[in-house]
Amino acid sequence: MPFFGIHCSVDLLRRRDRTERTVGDTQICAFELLASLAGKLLEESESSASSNAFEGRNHVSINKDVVKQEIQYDDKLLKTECIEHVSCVASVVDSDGTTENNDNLKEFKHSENHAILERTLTKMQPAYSKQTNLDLKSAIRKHNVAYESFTAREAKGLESGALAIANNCPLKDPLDLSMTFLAPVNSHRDVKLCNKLSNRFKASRPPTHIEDQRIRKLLMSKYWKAAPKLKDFEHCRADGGIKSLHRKRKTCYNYDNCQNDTLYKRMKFFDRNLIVTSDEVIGNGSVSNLPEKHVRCPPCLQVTKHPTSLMILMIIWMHTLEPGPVIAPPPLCYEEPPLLLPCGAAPQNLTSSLTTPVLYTKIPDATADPPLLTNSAKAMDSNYKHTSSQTDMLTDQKLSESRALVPVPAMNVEVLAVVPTNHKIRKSELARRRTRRPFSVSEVEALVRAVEELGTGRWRDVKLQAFENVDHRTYVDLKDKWKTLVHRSKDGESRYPKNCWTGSWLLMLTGLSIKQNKASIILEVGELQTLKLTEMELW
DNA sequence: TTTAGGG
DNA sequence: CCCTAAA
Repeated sequence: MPFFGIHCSVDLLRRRDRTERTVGDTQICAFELLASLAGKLLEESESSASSNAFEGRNHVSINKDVVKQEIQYDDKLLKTECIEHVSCVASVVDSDGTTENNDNLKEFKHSENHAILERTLTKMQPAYSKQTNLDLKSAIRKHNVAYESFTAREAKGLESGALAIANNCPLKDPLDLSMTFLAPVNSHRDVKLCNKLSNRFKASRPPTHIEDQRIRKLLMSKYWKAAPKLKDFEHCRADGGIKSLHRKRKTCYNYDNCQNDTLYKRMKFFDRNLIVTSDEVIGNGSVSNLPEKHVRCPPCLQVTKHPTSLMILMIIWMHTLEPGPVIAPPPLCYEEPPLLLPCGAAPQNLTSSLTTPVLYTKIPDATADPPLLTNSAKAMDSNYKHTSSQTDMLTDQKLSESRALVPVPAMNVEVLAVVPTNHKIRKSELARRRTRRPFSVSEVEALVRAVEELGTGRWRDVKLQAFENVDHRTYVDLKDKWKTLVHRSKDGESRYPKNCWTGSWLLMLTGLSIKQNKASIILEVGELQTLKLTEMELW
């Protein structure tokens, strides 16, 4: 199942635009905007873009899955162009949302948009001339459709993105910008096979030749190519995706499916409710009776400056967890420690701790200062150590010297005092698998930031940068966590890519990032139905 | 040891 | 998380 890069998509869009208009106006609008975006990028990059992208439409079937276009802008141009691109992206998202009977939820007062725009530009004043701001403003207004229909979140994403650009510095999290638009949109027409587009993390990395190679390699690797496997694809088509998805999930979660199936369902449930274009909403035929909580960000999101979509995912995942019954602590002394915790015990302990507001407020670094990655991880690490099971304490002698940032009940000290230094226990502890210690939000955040900065494949560096003093997180753990995060985002109801359908074709805007004066856009085109050679030749 | 990937 | 091949 071939996927086509930006060149192809531009071609497709333009040709379709000329030849047929069988889809709705809204979709046309979306495509036109997207085409203009892609075309603009294409035109500007044609002179310099590497030729390893598309060379001819006859070669589509053997080309790479994804072509990443990266265009170098000079400072000023970037400021204008990026805003334009953002507007474009937003418009695509919104237009599609409109077709999903979503007008009510999408309504965000023009005046508010305007206020945000003005505020953004005002904040940019110190850094740039009025003329620059005027350019920006006109650029944004050029895409008035998008501008007018921004949601609050989208507009704020634009604001933060524009500010970052204005300050001539890389976005704290470049993905924030794109994901701000992309994340909250889902579609009942989503197809699981599209979920392989997890390369958003790659999008923010410095675009070098080596990086391209790495990206390409990754895209060809198992992570990214899961969906296009013909077999899976056929399952998708035959069973509406259920079979394939189930099998994938089963594979991914075979280890701890006793919990994760439940977690997955909960996450899915929450997701369906949070995302306003979900099946459920549409199925009800009305959005007016949607409880407010369904469209409100979890309160925990308010404590971070730039929650990445991944963070959001994890937060949603944990707060959607029911606290569950309080598990009585085991006896302080026993001859043999339990070999296994009750299923879900440790995670529930942890997550119920995380949902306790007082714990959040007592972890300053984890909430107020995300850039202090190691400290964040440390804080959560300490937090974890004081809220985890006693079985865990038995195995972790370093607990006594833990860097506590939360008040430690005196009992814990006593507990430690009575921990028997029984070699037999130690041995059995070593023999069994480690206690499962779910990653906290801060840890995930630290991991994501580190990987964004260092890239995958450098887990030792990731460990040293973000988890140096977190002894129980090995670089293998981090690698594994990243793997699960990628899988989760892939299987997790496809919340990232915004897909547009037209006829039997599927256009996916999978990423937009701006970092270090370079803009990257990733588009993919893949077939929704069986690709016919004749269709392909028409291009 | 570190990376990568299956279990 | 575990295990291990491969680098």
